[in-house]
Amino acid sequence: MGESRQSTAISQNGIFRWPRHRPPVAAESVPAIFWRRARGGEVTAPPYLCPVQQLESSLKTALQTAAQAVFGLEIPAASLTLQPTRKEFAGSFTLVTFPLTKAFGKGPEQIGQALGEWLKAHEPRVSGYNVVKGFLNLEIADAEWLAVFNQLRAQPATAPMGTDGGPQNVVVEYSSPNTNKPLHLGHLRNNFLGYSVAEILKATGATVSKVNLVNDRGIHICKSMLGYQRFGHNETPASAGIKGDHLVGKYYVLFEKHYREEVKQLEAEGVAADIAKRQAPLMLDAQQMLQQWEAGDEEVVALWRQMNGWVYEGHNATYKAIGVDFDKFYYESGTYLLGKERVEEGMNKGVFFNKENGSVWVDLQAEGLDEKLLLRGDGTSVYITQDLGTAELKYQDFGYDSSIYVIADEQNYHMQVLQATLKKLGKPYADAIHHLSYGMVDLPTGKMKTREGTVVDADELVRDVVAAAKAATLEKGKTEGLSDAELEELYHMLGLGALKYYLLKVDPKKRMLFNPEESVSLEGHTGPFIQYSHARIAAIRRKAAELGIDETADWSSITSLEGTERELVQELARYASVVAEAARNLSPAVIAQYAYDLAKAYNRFYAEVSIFQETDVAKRSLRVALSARVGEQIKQSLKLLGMQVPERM
RNA sequence: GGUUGUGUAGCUCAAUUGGAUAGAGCAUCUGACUACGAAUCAGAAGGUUUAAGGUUCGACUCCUUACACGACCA
Repeated sequence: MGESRQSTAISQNGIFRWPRHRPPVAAESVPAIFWRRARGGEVTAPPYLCPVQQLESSLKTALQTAAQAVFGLEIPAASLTLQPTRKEFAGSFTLVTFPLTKAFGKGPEQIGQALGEWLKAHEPRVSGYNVVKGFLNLEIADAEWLAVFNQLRAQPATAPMGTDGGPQNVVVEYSSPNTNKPLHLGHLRNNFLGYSVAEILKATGATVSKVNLVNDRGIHICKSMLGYQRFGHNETPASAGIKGDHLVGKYYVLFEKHYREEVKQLEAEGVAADIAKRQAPLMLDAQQMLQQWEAGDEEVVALWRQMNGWVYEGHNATYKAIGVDFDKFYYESGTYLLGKERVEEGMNKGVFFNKENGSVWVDLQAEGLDEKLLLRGDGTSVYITQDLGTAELKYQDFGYDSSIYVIADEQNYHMQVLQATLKKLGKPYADAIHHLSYGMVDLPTGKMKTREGTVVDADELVRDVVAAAKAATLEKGKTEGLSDAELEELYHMLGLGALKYYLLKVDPKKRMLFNPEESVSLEGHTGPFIQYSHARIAAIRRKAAELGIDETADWSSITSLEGTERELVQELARYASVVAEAARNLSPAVIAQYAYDLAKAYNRFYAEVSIFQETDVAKRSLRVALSARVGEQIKQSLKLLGMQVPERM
């Protein structure tokens, strides 16, 4: 089995036919970028331009002036994009001059030379330039970088970055488990993504609500209930000594096992496979139980309550352990009736239609999709029925301008159907729906499958990574003076950091491979690498405080920076644009990469320059201040990923 | 059959959204702890970006076709 929120609608009419003709998908399908659509393209001015953005925009103005002065021409806005200069060349910003050759009637080098020369002479921030082919590299005076760092420090690392045309009131739905089994690896990617995306959007200044839609009803829930009824002997989590969700999951597996035996038996008796699957006694009983549940049968509902209660207890313990939370829970059992009302609404509006057996459908062929079942002939709901209700309920509760669904990419089609159906209903929030579609997690052995026992259990995995972190810390940690409780907290922080970083560093939309050995690794491109850098910085700050070094000393005597210092300032300064990019793309991976780059730049700096051996007071002070700021931004970046940082490790 | 996603070093992932000599980590090899923390740093080696065309000053990125793997539509 894959994710939760797995479609439970397996066979809807039993007869399958390929559509005869399918119109092409409408041209303006899904925009690649998440921002813009949420607010209809309306752009609000960001509350604050970060120092590099200011520097960049003044350089652009200067470039325009230069072009006027030298060529008497304007640089078209599209060609006036500065990009960071590649490491192997001198300079900080690069203008690509190839696009200007036609309009200016000169060669790319010639244009670069002329503009560079003019800037060097007239623009004090530009200390030098070089031209390589069609690339004009502008060197920025170190005094300017110091000024940038000073401005940066005036803002706390936690200050909101501005929504800049993005949504301002967002609901993020994530996790959304089934209540018939414990959470697994797939849920972890989902949970970490959902939590992190919410944090990233908050960092832009948006109001974000995290919600969890619990899939607590349906045939799969009845399966675990039936399994328990038959084979459970009134066992409880307490009597069995296992977590509630694992207990319930055990009976779900047991049901499947006996069910498959029944099917095999029937097939041996000569019954066709698909009929055997439908006619096996256990399946019939499960379906009967579902009907009893919908009819409100007291005994069934009581069992449902009890078992779901166990699962919630178990899931909540897992949520707590992995550090995710929710502002609101929705339950499918509480929204599917509302969904049926939406179906009725669509019938009244004439946008849905009946088939002979009384089932309700929507025709989405004009949207490039199929006809889609919304309600079965017997009036029971299908998976999408409750989604219609939940969307409405969420809108009533939050009045969002963007509603994000964190769901695996196997449900891309389903989400398109949902959005198209809501549009047919004329819902104002239909356009605000955004599916954050992420790839599934594969194992070295292939796809996770419940039936084949290849599922990686979330609780077990957390235990393993924490154990690995503990072993490493015992071996090489510097944890003198920490209490036992603090040590446990540290192991947990590091183990979970490794796991979260491992799952979040990959572009969400890509399918990823989970390698158990790499996931507990603490070296190289990992969470603990970054956490280690923070612990190092913490040690520097402790020592600086002991020595009474003033971080705010006068740096005006400093005229030049070391290469690694300049690199650090530049790295620090791009933070705001990194957060914006992560928000635009709904991609924690962007933050993860940044945090790694920053830590890497710091470690280089740390190895190359000495802080406390430095005799120049101003320089020593600057280095401590740089360290402190890096520490704060590492902390803040990792917070956006749901990770914490240690003071020592 | 259709729709859709993916394909980059031995492996796992990047590439500022069309820019320079495609970058990191792991694994392999070499060097750096009597210096502020070696969970670190410096270096070597590793590439026909699945293939073939096309678009242009320039293509991992866009277009066409093919191939491989996955997901979905019943």
